[in-house]
Amino acid sequence: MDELLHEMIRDTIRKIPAGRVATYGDIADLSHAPTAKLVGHLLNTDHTSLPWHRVLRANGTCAPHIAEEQLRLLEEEGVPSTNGKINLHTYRWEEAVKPQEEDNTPTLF
DNA sequence: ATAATGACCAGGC
DNA sequence: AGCCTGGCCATTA
Repeated sequence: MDELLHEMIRDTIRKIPAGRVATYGDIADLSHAPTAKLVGHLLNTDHTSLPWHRVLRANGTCAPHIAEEQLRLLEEEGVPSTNGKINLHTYRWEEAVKPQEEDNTPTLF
């Protein structure tokens, strides 16, 4: 397996600041990973020394089996949740959203 | 090699 | 709002 890729993913997750969250897709994109699923798989196999609780699903919810623990840890960091959902619009890691969306097309009609 | 599963995502109904 | 389907990649049987 690609240990290098694993390291990049883990490094990206480590960069998530406290009080913020990121989605699996964001991590996949920032860490140059092919898909979000690989990120989840990595966390499933090896989540040691990682702020795994700052990684959420795209809709702002967390994985079912860890939800309780995750919500508790996030709340301790200052990230409240309503009905098991986090407000990504407010707490999403800024760096994860930054990617350059190509400017408005100059070839506009 | 195929099939199934998983801490996923987006679209359709 | 919920539920289903297909796509995605890696691992396992």
